Amino acid sequence: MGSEGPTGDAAAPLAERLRSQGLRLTAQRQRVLAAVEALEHATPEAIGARLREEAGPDGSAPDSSTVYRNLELLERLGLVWHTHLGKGAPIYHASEHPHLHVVCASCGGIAQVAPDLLDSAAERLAAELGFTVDVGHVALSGTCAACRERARSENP
Amino acid sequence: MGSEGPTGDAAAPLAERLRSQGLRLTAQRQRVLAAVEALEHATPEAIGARLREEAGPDGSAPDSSTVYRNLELLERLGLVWHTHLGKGAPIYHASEHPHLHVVCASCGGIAQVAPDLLDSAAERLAAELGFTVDVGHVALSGTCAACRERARSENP
DNA sequence: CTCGTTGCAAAGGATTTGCACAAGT
DNA sequence: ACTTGTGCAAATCCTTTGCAACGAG
Repeated sequence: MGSEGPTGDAAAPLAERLRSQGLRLTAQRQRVLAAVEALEHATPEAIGARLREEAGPDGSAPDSSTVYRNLELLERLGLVWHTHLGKGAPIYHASEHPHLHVVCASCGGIAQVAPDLLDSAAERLAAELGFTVDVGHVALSGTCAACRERARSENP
Repeated sequence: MGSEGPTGDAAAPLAERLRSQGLRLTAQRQRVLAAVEALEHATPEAIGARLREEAGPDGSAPDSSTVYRNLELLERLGLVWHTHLGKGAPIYHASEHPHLHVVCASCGGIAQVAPDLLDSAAERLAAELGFTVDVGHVALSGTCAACRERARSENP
């Protein structure tokens, strides 16, 4: 079958995307991308921390400014996405398709949901307001089952 | 008719809610609440700015730390709500019912939508994950009609 | 060799916090 | 009077920026 199927997109090497824009492939960029993929949802800080761990006591990890710059770049290249979950902590993820995230306000837990959850809402907004929803940046907040359960038992 | 109808909730004076918790009614609290009501959606900074304007060159406005502390308090009292629109900028609003906000990522414009927009999505999440969506904190981001139009003409 | 990249350090903006004084009740 | 609330200033947190040295193509 085709060597350029739809799934090949995100799997395509970082190198090619960089090349096509006259940008350079550096070890730092590969490491940042790898970290985003490894940690499913991570803040820039968490990514920095991870890189520091990986590097070990002797090796050197990318500077935090480099992490920020590269996250921005990787997003422009379409290799990662970021979402705001609430209070100042964007999380980055590397899935191939835009996800929809739900966050528990109590425990901070994150779950991913199929993006079609909002299809009907998106259609209504498009029809009524001409507003195009960017599903990838949406995070719904609320309470997860576990926390709801706990709240109930503590607050009878 | 009952003197404690469901609509009387948000209209109930700030004073009573404070009293019932042993808290005090201060000029600052009244001003902060008034500002949130006046500015439909405002960041803590905008609220502070507004209070400074209102005070005029001679009068004194509440300190920003007081604004933050009181916004938090008013939210605990159920008189205001806050929503995160994306990058670190919480907005406060004082409507009686939770609203749903949509934000344009280009122009920053905010529109309010009826909360029932997400009813079906909320039901699905409840059924499938046991997750309770807090509609009041949800902000959908995307592109408004005007910005979409502009983007089209600039990028043919 | 040339120009994009990185690290370091310093600048910034937005909240938060500790405290002594001022103000509600 | 007693206790909560406020202003002020310092402390944080997270992110961005300027610049000289470094390294990929």
